[in-house]
Amino acid sequence: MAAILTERRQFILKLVVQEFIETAIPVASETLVRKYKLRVSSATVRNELAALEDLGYLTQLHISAGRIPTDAGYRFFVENLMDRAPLSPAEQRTIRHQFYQVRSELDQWIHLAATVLARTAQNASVVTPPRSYQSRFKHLELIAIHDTTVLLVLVLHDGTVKQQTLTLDTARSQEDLRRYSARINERCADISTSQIEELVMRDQQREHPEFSDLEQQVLEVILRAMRQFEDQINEEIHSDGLIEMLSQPEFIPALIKAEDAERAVERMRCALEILTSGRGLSLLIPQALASEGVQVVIGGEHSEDEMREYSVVLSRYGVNGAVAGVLGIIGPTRMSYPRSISTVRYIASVMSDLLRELYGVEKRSLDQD
Amino acid sequence: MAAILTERRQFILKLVVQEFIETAIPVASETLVRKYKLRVSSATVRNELAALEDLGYLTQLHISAGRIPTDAGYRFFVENLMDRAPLSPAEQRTIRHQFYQVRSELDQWIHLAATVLARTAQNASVVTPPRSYQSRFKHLELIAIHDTTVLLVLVLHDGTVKQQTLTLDTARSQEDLRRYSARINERCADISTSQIEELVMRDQQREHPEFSDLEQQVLEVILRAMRQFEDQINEEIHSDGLIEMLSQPEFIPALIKAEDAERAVERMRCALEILTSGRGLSLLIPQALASEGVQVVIGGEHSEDEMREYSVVLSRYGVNGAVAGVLGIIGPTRMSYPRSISTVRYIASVMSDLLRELYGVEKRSLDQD
DNA sequence: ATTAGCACTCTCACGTCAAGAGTGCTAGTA
DNA sequence: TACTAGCACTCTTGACGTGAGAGTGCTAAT
Repeated sequence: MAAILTERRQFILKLVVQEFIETAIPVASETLVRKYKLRVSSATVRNELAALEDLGYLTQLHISAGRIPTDAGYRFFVENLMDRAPLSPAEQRTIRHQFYQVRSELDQWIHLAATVLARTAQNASVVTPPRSYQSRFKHLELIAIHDTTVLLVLVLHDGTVKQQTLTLDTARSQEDLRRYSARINERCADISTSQIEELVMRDQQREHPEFSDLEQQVLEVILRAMRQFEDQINEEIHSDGLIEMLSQPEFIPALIKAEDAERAVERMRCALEILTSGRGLSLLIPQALASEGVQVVIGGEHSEDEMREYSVVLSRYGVNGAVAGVLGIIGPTRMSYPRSISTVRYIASVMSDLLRELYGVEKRSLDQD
Repeated sequence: MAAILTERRQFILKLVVQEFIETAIPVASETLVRKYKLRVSSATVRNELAALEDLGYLTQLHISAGRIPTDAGYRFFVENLMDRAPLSPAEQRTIRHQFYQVRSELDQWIHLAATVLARTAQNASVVTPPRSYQSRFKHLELIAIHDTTVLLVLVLHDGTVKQQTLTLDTARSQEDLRRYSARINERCADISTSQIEELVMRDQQREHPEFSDLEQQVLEVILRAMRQFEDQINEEIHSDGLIEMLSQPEFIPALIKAEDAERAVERMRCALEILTSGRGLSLLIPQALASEGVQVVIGGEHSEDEMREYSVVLSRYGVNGAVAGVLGIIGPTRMSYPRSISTVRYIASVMSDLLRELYGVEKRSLDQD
């Protein structure tokens, strides 16, 4: 039996993957014939299944169990076999409506995106906030709290707000602070970290520096905050829907009798670890940020070993040349790839449209596929 | 055998609670005699245990198992029997050092507090940000993003920063926006929500209102944000250390053979639910905010039924008359109350000192007990 | 190429059984 | 009266065995 991937074998592979994604039960030859009304006998299907196993697309947990897809099987399914599964118009409407309701609260967007992703795909979600690839100074505000303590509020070009406290050598009035911030705001309007650096440097070398000691102190804090920001850019991962993921049969011992219940507990702990530590994800974010379209990483394809049982579906979102972030789904390798991909694609497009609106670029169509 | 709580019975109760907290194994009469070198036989201890069971302080899972404390047992232990367990000087030093490092980054404080609480008490932690009981306007900034889109940054008296976007009818220059915000900042400096409300009302009733349409629109947004803030004040719960809690034996089937492994899974899911939904906690927060000292709620004492297996140790922190928040530990009823209480008390005092420093009140001693 | 038939393997649920842990009770002692 | 030794009793736990059922792989026939 030569191991050739015939048309029929591809069809059977597709059925096996779909069936397993749906039921989480290893699929048997008999089941396929019955459920999909195949015109051949179960014995024939068995031969084909054996061939698909030889080809590395299927495997079985033990000799008298049905087949489950390997990572390669899922991969082939995603690339070649999968049917598109666009969100229903009703779902699209609901989602758009939810985003419409919080459109003016910038910091709610990520929360909402994470929640909606998780609920729609029934798995955990990850979202990074929209950031410009290079932070530019937008605005500074100095607010006297008391005596020598000052609250410094820094607004960056992409809308990020950062707050710090600052202790001065001598007390200054709010009026003084206003003057300082006004000058810095004027000098630094819309310039990048490195340009501020240069500005400070040049000024210090003059005989009569333009900036006072206090202003230099403030600029130093700003620079540090901005640099810190650029370093952190990929690490700020917001996540939601752990519960949704843990409601998948993989984590419910009663539904997955084939194994020890302790495995399920261990798996839950591992999932929690992945989502809170961010290891294994932080590697994928920059990659997704640099790519177009939806990225899928399946099980063993991950570089991190603890991700071996999980797949990730990611997409970039944002406005070209202005800001960009990443959002996606993480779940067991047996996740519904069609649905996850559609969900990620749709929500990325909604977020992008919102951002385009905010940044004044013309709106694209929201309707999917 | 009259059910009287003699001195000796109290002592034995204390031993049982300590032993069970330490090992998570139901404690047997024999074990007590051996481990604590009691001068009486196991039979005598058995009689005392039976009496303590009659009194409602102990129970057993099944007839041939050791005793475990009831909620009432834990309660009596916490109120009357428990030894103090202050954090070691080394631990105190480490914690102070960690807070010192992020002292200027206000938004890091809560994160750090949650992390440190969780790691020190080996359970999950909850922290609400420090808020003043009534929000007062501090500062407004309007930043032109493009055309008619404006970013509104609102700073409240307690250092909270809130950002919103705003769409105007007609485009305004940044200079215009500066003038508007300057006037509002001047008029509204340091006043409360209701005072702003009044101000706006009075102004609208004049023949020639002082505030322009745009300014009124902005004030409306500010008011809404501030009101929303006051409503949310108890719901903004930050949490950490779920992993620490799930490392407790209660959640590890291998260590708690007495039950089905599926129970452990169900319990993990419930714990996750509690921490993410915030139900059952949100009731306790205002209560803790209104009390002095450390509050302990044990198992069935909770009003929420899903909290029956968990205990919570909470304390208020903050500066009297200025800002206050709540922090605490949540874990299985078999948590180390002495350690949790010390940890909560210590971190509350560190946070309070930090805030006092920020608000310019003299510092109290940091050392515990 | 397909299929009917069958032996084979492995899981799963159930029952049994013996060992062990811990108790409660009784009777006896200081 | 307070304590204790001893023992019967209960219940868990783990090991083992067994039979039913699921699903496969192979062979021989079409």
